Amino acid sequence: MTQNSNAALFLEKKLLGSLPGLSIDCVIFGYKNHELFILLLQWKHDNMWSLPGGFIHKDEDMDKAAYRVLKERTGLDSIFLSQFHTFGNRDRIGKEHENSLKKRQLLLKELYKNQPKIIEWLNKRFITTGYFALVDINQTNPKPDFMTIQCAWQSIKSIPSTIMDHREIIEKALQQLRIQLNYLPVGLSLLPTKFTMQDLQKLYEAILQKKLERSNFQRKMLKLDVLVRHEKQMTGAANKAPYLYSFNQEKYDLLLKKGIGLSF
Amino acid sequence: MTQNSNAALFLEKKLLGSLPGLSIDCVIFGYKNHELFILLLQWKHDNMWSLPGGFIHKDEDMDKAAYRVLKERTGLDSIFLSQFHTFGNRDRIGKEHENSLKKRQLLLKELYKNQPKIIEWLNKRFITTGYFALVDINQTNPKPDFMTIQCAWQSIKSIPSTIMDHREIIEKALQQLRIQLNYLPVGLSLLPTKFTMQDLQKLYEAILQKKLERSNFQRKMLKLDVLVRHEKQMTGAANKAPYLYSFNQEKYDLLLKKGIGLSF
DNA sequence: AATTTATTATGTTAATTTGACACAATAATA
DNA sequence: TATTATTGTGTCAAATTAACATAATAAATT
Repeated sequence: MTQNSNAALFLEKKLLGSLPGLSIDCVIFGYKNHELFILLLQWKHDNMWSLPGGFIHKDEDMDKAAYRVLKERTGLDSIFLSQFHTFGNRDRIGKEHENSLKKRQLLLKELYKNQPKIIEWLNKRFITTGYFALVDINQTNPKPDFMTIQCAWQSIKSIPSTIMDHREIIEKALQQLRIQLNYLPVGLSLLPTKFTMQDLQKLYEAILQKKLERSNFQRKMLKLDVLVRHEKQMTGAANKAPYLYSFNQEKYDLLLKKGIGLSF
Repeated sequence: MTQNSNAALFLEKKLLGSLPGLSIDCVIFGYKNHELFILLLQWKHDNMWSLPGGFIHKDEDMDKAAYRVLKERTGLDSIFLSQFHTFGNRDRIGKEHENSLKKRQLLLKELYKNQPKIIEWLNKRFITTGYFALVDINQTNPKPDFMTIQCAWQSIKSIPSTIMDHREIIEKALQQLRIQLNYLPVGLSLLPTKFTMQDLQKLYEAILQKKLERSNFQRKMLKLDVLVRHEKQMTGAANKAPYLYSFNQEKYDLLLKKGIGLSF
């Protein structure tokens, strides 16, 4: 129980110093093996999965809070992060299975039985603002905290059961990622510094969820004049080795400001 | 003072029944004389202008609240409305000139001197979610309420002094309008049912803030296969009269779903 | 009634972009 | 040395674009 008491103490300070009724949830995108992944947490009380989230301190900018939450979960700062939607449906908590909702409420009552303020704080209706992050999956080392069993990258093709409306939040993030594609640094943020043209193409295919023609994709990308070609990469495969590329960050940033203008 | 008391009573019920620390602000776009306009309110206490805004009832979906606010101000329902950003900077209230902030606080204290709960409620830090609306300016009949002197359409080329960070909110709305242009029903929602090709072109020019070539614009628009041509319109001017067009709504909606895909 | 004026509808053309496919180059394997 | 899979580059017809040209026309002017 000591561990629980410590945890309770920690949470009390954190919660009562935050804005009530408001939270932040992060959809953290990574890219590996030509697939898009999202970083999710699995909770102790019911094994359900959730987005890494948190609260806004009373004297903290909301965007800063999002960066802090992200840092707490991935250890990374200076990540690309962008707000995409705020979810304010009255019944958004009710989209969860009743079973796990009850379990969590019991857990909370047990944990805070002598702290009605916290119980009250947590039982409120919450409105949450969604941010999406674009990270180089190899640079992350996510770790679970005391409320969660594990913290794992899940393919967007097989998202496990989530709490509340987190599934919906993920879908909206994906949709916004597609709509804003020409204004987001997906290439620079999701790929390692050096990458092949195939990596870049498969990334676009994963986001747009459609196949693109190889040679035409290469032509379009090179004409943007933001890629730098490096030495070839010997893959070990029985075929011609591909060149490596990286972004000229200045040119890329300039291009993003007015929109890449690609249409597929 | 009776009027003020009634107003205070009305507000008390409204405020204490709403979620604390959260508000909604609407950037209502209209289009007239080939220019974009925004509907703004001018306040009694300091003559500053603000976006029409409101609060979320405790049992109300946030999107519903936005529709309600809009209805209260314009009398219109079934308007195109879309959330675009949530503003959560710690000092967003501080962006206003200190002078008018003090004036408003004095006004509130006078109005609610026996209602500390309301004073407390209103003095909180607020986070606001911005929605933009696209309306046919001719269908609206905006009226000020008891807190405001007037309610007027202002050209985006000359926005008057606003309270708090409302100027910033307007800029962000315009930016999002541009980025999402290919996914928004700007033509259908901002124009009257029947319009000329010039109307449509000037609308795009107002949003994109650049000139477009007339004959090429016409060709691109017609090829989308969403416009219906009607009889000609005799303008009274000494020149050839233009055709009128309207949207085939079904086709237009279908097109919007996957994005119009126009690039200028 | 003929002429002028401003604006619209439509046409033309060269340059550019696109989609679809072809083919040679090449790193490892058989 | 031949085979294999994948890459870099080329080709080419079709589509699209930007820029400009021309004809149509509603009202005003003469």
